[in-house]
Amino acid sequence: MAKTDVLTLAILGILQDQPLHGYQIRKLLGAELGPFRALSYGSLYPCLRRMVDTGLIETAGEEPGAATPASSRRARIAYSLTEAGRTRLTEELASAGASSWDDDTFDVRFALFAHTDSATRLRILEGRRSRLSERLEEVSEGLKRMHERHDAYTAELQRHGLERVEREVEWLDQLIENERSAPGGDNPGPASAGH
Amino acid sequence: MAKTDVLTLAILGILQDQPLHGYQIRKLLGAELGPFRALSYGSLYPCLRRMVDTGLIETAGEEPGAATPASSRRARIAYSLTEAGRTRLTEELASAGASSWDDDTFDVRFALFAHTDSATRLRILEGRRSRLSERLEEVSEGLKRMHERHDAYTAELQRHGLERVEREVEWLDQLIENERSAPGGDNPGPASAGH
DNA sequence: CATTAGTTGTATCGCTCCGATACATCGAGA
DNA sequence: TCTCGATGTATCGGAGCGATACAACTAATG
Repeated sequence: MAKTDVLTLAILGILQDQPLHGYQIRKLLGAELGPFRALSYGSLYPCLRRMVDTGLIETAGEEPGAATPASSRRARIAYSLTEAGRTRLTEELASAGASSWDDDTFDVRFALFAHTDSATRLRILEGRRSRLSERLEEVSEGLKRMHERHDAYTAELQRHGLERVEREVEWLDQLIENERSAPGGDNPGPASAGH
Repeated sequence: MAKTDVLTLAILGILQDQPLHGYQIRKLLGAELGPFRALSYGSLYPCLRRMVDTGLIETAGEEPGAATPASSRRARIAYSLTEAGRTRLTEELASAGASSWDDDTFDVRFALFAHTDSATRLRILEGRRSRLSERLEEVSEGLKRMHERHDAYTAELQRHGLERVEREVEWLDQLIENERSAPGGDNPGPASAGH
């Protein structure tokens, strides 16, 4: 099975509901994933081309001299999933590969949870959790050793990073608990975890 | 004034105390900035070469056939700041350019706070804070609009992202407050902000 | 004593990504 | 009308990353 990078996966995901233009893809993806992880045209268009080349998506360009005779409409290219693309997405959604809990992949996988079955959701959440646990230990140990080599600001940076990871683990615990108690539920959990 | 990218700044910072090998730079930088922001050799060595070319650092290679005659010691290259490099670092530390509060730059700038004067520290912290405030508003508004287009998981992702930013703002507020009350202090603040 | 495994160490290749930029059309409001 | 902002496609140069190769020192394990 050919491997699918994050961007490709995200595009497959957003195209499954409706065909979109490049511009719309960028905008929608930006809205879904937040202002973090901006997606630039410099990566979007090459990726779209790659996907067309490998047959995952196809273009449905609006031909210039069509309905209205005199209007030379601007080139607008709508991308839609091919059968192969839909298959690939399904495969990818069902298989929670180890990379699913990587920092940059997890967000996209999570955004696609509505299209993922409960067992896979759970596996991904737990994988991510254990990944963060490792990091937690790693950082705390580094922090302990840091007391020897002074510099309060560097230590504070580590401390804050540690806290951030701890928060994310708590968040995951909430989600996991809810997933276990309501495997079929559409809702990710109690409306608010903290605050 | 030539612009200095993040990686260059980080290397300047870590070399100011003692000369180091490429390997040690990577390791130390990794320890200071945490397991996030890994630094790969694929970017480190090219950057070191760039810095040598522009005269910011210089190499002090240990010559092979030196002290012990028969031992052909392995090539080990120690990098140290030149006068130009030290000047550049000082300039950069004094001027809190607008890019100082970018996501990927702020960490490095913060790690160098021990070598930064209080006024600049404050300006950077406040710049970062206002940057995050903008983002806060941006995300909250996106979240409000998100209720119209269902998908609980996508919304939850945004909600969690929002919370993370809120946390960071609180953290910054702590640091700013402390910086104001003790401008000369070595300590970033009360040992623990939350928990 | 020999083999193995892990750490220190330098370096490159291919690919992807990003920021900036260019160009063009359309709708709304000054 | 004229301008501004949104929509839309596209590329270029540079920088980053992951993987990988090579090499020597060092500790433990058999």
